[in-house]
Amino acid sequence: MNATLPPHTCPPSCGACRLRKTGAFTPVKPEVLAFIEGFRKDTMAVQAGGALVRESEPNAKLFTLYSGWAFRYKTLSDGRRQILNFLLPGDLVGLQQEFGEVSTHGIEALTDCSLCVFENDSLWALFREHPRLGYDITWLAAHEEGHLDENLLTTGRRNATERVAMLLMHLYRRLDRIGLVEDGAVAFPLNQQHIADALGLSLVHTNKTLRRLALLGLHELKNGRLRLLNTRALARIAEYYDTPPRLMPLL
Amino acid sequence: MNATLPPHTCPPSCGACRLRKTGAFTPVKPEVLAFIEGFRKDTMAVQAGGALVRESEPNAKLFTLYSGWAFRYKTLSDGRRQILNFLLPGDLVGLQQEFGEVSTHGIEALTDCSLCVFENDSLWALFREHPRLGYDITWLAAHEEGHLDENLLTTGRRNATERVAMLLMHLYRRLDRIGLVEDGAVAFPLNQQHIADALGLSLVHTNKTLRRLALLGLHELKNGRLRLLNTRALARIAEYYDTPPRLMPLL
DNA sequence: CGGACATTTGACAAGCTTCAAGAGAAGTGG
DNA sequence: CCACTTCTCTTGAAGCTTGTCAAATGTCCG
Repeated sequence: MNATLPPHTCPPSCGACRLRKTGAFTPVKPEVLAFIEGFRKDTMAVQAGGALVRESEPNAKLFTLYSGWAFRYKTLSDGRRQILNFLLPGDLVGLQQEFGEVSTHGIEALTDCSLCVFENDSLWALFREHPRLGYDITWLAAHEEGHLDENLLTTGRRNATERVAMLLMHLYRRLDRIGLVEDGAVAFPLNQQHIADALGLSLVHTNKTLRRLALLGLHELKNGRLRLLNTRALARIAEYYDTPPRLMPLL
Repeated sequence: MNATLPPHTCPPSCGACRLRKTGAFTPVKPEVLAFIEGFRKDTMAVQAGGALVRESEPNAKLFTLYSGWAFRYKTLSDGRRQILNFLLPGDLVGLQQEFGEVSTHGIEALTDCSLCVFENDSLWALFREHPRLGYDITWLAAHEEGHLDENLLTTGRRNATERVAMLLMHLYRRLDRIGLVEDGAVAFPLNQQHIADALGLSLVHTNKTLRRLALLGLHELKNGRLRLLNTRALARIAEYYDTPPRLMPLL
């Protein structure tokens, strides 16, 4: 039966986790892996466009995105939407909700997604029984905060060209880390409305900016795949200084 | 000798902590308080305008802001600056740095500040010995992330008027929680450049927007104090939905 | 082929930034 | 106590980046 599963669903055992084989995550001892597998209460699949968390949902689940893309967002009453950050495989999601945070944000699947869902109420037990994992979770929270800092600088102080360059560089690098670059290109499921909403720009202006960068030969975006053709120029425009890859915890 | 200390320096014992008497923070048992006091390695004072953390500092300290205001910021090479968030008494600061995050951000004192400084390397020990405090720290990280989400929505999708209304409301509410409202007004040490940098606006446009809101009778800002004169209108403009006050952990 | 949706372009409007300069306020030194 | 400097706030004017409106083109799919 296993042979009939879609290629990217969560494996039944964490020992078979594709992500742990990428070398992007900190290795864990077998007993810790077993604990994590016990902490995982379910796996789940969500179709592209579906909601992982609804914007007003009070007690959402905690989960790790195993495959696919998603994004966190907030909206204003008249429909203006801001994408807060993109979620890629390996990201732990829902900490804020878990902690009863008021800040309502929704999470939507950008592609078909597979998730490892964790027990709603046992986070505290995890901290008690495996402080190391608790520490790791805090690390992840701090790391995501770093992404938000960068996004805030982008929407607050960069112009349209710099914003687009930043987005392309940032996503490409993150995908590279987890082994999703193939033949110098990555799957890129965002449409221009997503990019606009992430960067705080209008759709039309996003299109024109994207077009300009492509004409300058800085990137190529077709058939749902992104290729960076002039990384140096993009990095200079965005003032994107590469962060030395470091291992991240994975739950 | 104690009598000569400035009124807002950190007391020698956490038992005398002003913040814990505000009712804004979760009460802790005496033994936990003793542990926290042991975890605290030093106290520190920084003058207004001084740097709590320099923007490129590799291994900054972890600390709690005891009194005064500060702000986290990032800058681009040509000087454009984005203020990421404001730090008020009770805020735990430096988690990102502690975790060796690359994201360089500076922290600057807006007023004279007093800090409780924690041991640089013992955060892991804290998680191991007092998982509950580890859990609390994660809560704080998630909470700060909620503020960043809100700021991102603000700079990305709100117009100038909405941004200013948001800032005034948000800061006022936070100050109210920790008992810093006096006679319906709060100390407000930001100048217009700070507001502009926090909201992603130019100084001039910030001034004009602020002026317009004041003329409409929504707020009053003089002698370094802020008074909200029409909270309902400000809340409506900003779409600021009050979050029921909840107790926060305090280290 | 028709319908739904994403991308692309042009034209125009508007919000915001930049430039410039004056008015207050606050601190400094003679 | 008063010039002098410095900093912040304020205001007007002009220009540019970005947003809005409208419509054509392309693409996918039933």
